Formats: sequence, structure tokens, C-alpha cells
Amino acid sequence: MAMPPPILVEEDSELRRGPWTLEEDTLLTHYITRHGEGRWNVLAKCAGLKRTGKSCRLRWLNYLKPDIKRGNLTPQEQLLILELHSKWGNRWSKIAQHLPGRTDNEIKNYWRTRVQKQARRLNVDNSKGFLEAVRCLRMPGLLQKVEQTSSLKGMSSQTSVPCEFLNCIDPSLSTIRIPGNSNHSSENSSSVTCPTDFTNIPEQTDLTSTSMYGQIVNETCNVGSSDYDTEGFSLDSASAGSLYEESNWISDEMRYALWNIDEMMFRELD
DNA sequence: AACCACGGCAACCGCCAATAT
DNA sequence: CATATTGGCGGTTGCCGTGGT
Repeated sequence: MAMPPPILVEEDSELRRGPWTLEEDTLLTHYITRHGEGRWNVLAKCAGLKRTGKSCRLRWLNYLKPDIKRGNLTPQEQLLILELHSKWGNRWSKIAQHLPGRTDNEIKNYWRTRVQKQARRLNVDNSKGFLEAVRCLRMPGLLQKVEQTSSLKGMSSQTSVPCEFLNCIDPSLSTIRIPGNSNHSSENSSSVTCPTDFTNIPEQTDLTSTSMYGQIVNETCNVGSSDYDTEGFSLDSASAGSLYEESNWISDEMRYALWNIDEMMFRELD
């Protein structure tokens, strides 16, 4: 494969920069497969790569590592990102620890390109107002979409999504009931269980069962060692919908923009 | 068909903390 | 203990594909 001309960097005579070639990827992958990762500067030299150790590390962690998950973020993952960002801010690596297979870079890009863009359109000075708006208005629609995807896949109607968002509707709310698919649901609604307290999320959260490879989890979702389960009272779909529609503290303009977010996020799933 | 604007994302940069010497 | 090196993180840049005109 023809390599693009290397960009000369001071001190190092021939360090390459820019997009990685297939040949470089192969070299890096084979080397790490045989020798493991770490000692990136040494690794770069030994692998025969004319790259900085940093560059190799980044390429491996963000692209080549076998367990990297590809494709659009699932609704569950999107919810989790919104939630964790509201809790931790721009701690991308920390947030990424809770989304198996997703990299901090990917989450950061998602946030900047999708979420912040909407914040700008809303003319909301970033975090608080916008996040509150997202929390209270996006939630029911997104939950419905989660339910739809699980229905389409013929899986259990019981879908779990961690959602402190619901606290903005009612702090004691942990379960929101949304319309179920009559094909597989014994009743007319199915429940989405959410933790009432998201502040105690364990450092190592395994959401593999909920989001890895696009699966929707049955029953409750395992977050760390404890299952989040129904606690408190339920909100039926009509109530959720009306809350969505009747949040009168928010402007029409903001509501419109938030609906656009729904469109944007849901389109990815269709 | 050509041009332009925009969005998404891979890759880089700069800083800082941890670790090695 | 001081300094150098390495690794990790968040912010930013720039390329490329796509859609609109």
C-alpha cells in the first residue's frame, strides 16, 4: 500500500502523522498480539512504526483494540451518557468505563457533535438549563424508543434503563410504564425500571448485558453488584406523555429543538 | 456537474500526574 | 529528592463524506 509522504517533525527525522494506513494497523496489531500493550514508545520502535508512542496508544485504544464496539450508540447508552455527564461533567474516560466497548473519544465526540450542538441552538448556556431540559423532555420519548427496539427484537418487554432523569419528574420515581407490544406482553404496558439513586453507581459498571452488541436486557439491568429494580411508584404512559407535553416552564422554541434531538437520535435506530 | 456548507469522527496537542531512573 | 520519561486525559483541529444549491 502506498504510504502518504511523511510529515517531518523536529528532532525525530521521520515521524509519521495523520491517518493510519492498513499496513501500520497490521504492524501495531500483530506486535501487541504477540507482546502486549504498554511501553508505547518502545513498542512503536520495536514494531517498526514511525509513530510516536502516544499515537500508537491512541490508535490501539480508540480503534484497533478487539473489544471496541462499532456503530451508533444505543438509546440505553445515550441515556447513560446524559446521566453520567450530568453527574461527572466532562470526565469522558470515567464515563467510558461504564459503557463497555465505547471509548472516551467516541463519547466526547458524541457529546460535542450531538448534544452541545443542540445546546447552542437552544441558546442555553451549556450545562444546567439544557441538561434539565433534556432530562425532563427527552426522557419519555427515548424510553419509548428503547421499548420499541426491544419489541422489534422480540425480547422481553421489561427493559431497564438507569435514569436519574426521572427525578425531575418525581424524585421518588423509579419505574416508568410505557406502552408494551401486545405480541409479547401479557399486559398493555411494560415497565422500564430505573434506579432512584444514581449517585451510588459503582466504579465498575458492567452494562454488557444491556448494550453490548445492541442487546436489550431482560429484567433488571446489572449495575455493579446490585440490580436496580422497581421501587416507588409507577407512572403510566399517559402521565409520562403529559409530563412531556406539559412542561410549561420551557419555551416553545426549546421544546421544538428538543423534539429535533429526538428525531436526530431516533433516526439512527431506524 | 461543480461548488459549498456542514457534520462526524479520527487524530493531534498540551497539560498534568504517575512512575522510573 | 530531583529530574526525566511515560501514560492518560480533555480540548481542539482538520480531513472527508454527504447533502443542498
